[in-house]
Amino acid sequence: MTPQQRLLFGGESAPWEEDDRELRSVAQVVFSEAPYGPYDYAVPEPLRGRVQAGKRVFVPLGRGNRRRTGYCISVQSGVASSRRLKNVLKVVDEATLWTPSLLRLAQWLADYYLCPLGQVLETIVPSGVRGAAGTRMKTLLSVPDAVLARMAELRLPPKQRHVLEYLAHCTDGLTAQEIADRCGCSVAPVQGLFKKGLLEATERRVSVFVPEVKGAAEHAVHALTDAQQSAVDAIVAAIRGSCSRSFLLHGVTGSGKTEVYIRAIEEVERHGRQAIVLVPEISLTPQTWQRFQARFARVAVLHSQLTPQERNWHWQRIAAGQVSVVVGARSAVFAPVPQLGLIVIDEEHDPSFKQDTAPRYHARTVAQWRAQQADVPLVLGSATPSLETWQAARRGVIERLGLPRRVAGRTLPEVRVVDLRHEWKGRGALSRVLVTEMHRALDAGGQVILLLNRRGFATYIQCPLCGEVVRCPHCDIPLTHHHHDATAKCHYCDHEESAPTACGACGGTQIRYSGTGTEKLEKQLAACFPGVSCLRMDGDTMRRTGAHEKALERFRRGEVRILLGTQMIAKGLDFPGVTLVGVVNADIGLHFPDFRAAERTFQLVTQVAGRTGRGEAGGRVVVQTFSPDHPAIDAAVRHRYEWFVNHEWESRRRFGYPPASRLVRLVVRGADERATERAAEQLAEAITRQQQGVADVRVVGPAPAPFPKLRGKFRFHLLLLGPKLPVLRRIVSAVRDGIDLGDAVQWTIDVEPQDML
DNA sequence: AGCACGCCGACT
DNA sequence: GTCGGCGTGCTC
Repeated sequence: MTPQQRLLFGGESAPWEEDDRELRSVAQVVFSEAPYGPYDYAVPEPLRGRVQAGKRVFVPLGRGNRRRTGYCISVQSGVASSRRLKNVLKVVDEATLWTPSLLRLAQWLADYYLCPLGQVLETIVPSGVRGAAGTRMKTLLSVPDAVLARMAELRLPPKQRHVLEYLAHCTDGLTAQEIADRCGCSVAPVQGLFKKGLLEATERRVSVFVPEVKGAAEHAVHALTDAQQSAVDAIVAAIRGSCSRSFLLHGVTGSGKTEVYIRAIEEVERHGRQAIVLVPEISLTPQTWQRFQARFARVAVLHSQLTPQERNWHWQRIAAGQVSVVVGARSAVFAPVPQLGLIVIDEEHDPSFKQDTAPRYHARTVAQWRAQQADVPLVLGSATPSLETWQAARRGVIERLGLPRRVAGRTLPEVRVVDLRHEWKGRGALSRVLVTEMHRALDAGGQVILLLNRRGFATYIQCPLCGEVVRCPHCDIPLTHHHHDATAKCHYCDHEESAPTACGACGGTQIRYSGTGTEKLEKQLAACFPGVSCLRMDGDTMRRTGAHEKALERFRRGEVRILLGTQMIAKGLDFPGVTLVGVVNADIGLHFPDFRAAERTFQLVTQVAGRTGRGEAGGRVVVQTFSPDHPAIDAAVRHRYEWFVNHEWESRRRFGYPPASRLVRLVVRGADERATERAAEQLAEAITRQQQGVADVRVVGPAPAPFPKLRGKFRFHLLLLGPKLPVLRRIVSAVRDGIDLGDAVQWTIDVEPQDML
């Protein structure tokens, strides 16, 4: 019986059928691997009450009754049914891991992103929490009340007497060893008391994790600007009115968005509720969360670098209502706060808010749903809002709060464009203009940030005799040369080989390493600015945990004068000493075969430009480009956000791309190119058949994906576009349930993909 | 995903 | 007759 049918018949069976049916308790269970379920299991008498929605259970599955851990998503007691059901074997969790509201969230996510519920549940409660990392089962001893009452009458040896007296004053139970340590004796007297029945033992899971205590940085509190004040007023009004309004806090770089979040969260805290603050993974630096730590006594931090123990410790504190602010990356949107009061998403446009494995959720979309369910406001902050958010603001779905000026009367930096087509070689990748500006900034005591969005030394390796380019055997993408370890690496998989000395095709020995990555730029800087301390930040140098933190600290202290790096230096950094930002090549990424390429480039250039001019000394920006007239670059250089989004919207509308329409992408992968293509065609036929009679749905493809081969797998994709997402989802979900593409290929569904590579 | 069932051809 | 090939379908 479906839940709908159960509702229809009120869960009762007709009286004449009652006889051969028994009343029992039925648990609905899902799995994280196929078959996903849900399946019904009977709850045997001894487990009544302990089997609950939101706990894990151990159940038999299949003809062989293989034992599997499943997730109980609901329990119905007193169900009359004659269907044969297997029994739940065991309850894994004492306490529920998923609250009813998290279960509702999970079900919604599973439906929205067409992902099995079991996988969603595992995403919402991380494995460290499920495995209770950092805790142990311990036997705790305490004095029973009955013993407490007749303690004076007891005749005991002196050590046992001492232990008992000590324990009588303890509020919590202790382990035998702890008691022995505190009473300065061995465990023998404790055992003696226990044998006499004077102590009672309880099994309890206790934390053995000791959190590292971190000092919070001092942070000066400034008076709000008028614009900040009205933004705070609007958000606070929504908090007080328990209103699920969404706000776009559209503030230029350096306009004090964080201070607005903090004031809003202070209001949330006054109501005894909790706030969730999401920031891009990359900008979740100590600098970011220390700022919250300085202003709030009870902050939890969640990010990918945490150990399972740390994660569990924070999670438990959050669930217990012991923190008022959760600062974290994408997955913190699932933080189990007991009384949600506000969600903030800083740098709302950032692509890291979309998860690229199942469930392929976007934290912004999840946050919108959660905020609405809880009747609390959502604040999306950005200097360069995504087209999605901008469009929602234009339609009035989101209220726009503008911070058009920087704080403390500072102005946006002046941007100078260097047209690389005419103004070429100064020193390597640096034009003469940029070198001159760098000298000027450094001579005046300023610091410099250089953005080059490519790691490695040389971006391609070519034989000048036959033209052969060294490519990845698994991805067919040109390999990048890494000088420090003399390797050629693929940036799309983990393939690595030693840098060739001779051409693999013709044997020529004049191999040319061309194109500039951060590693080569670092060398050029050392030659060009001898004696000036320079630091490179990219995926290669920042691999170790804490490296990021240390590097930024050195830059902050002024030990480092030039900071160069990939996009990880473009986001959120706030260093008043920076007076010059150089964009070494603004075109990287601009010609990516993705409909968001222009938007990404606009955001990156605007964001990095915003890293300068944050102090008294002002700031300048130099942007080097081969396409100074490209709308994304021209608009970023002139600080013309409105113009850019209007222009970009026109093009999305013309080509029918998001947010002008909704998009679902299907990707078919397989080791055999022909078989993969055939499977993709088969999928396309099924989609087209399913789509018959549905207006307003456009099917594009199948076509090779923009990166047609990755990690040894050929990739074909298929796009479904249309004005209504539920319609697209319905088509895909029907096809998914009725198709078998065989085991030579795998296929994935990406609802509202963030990129199409 | 795993595992049984079933409906074909090659063997003791 | 029956052993085993793997195609098909089910798992509460």
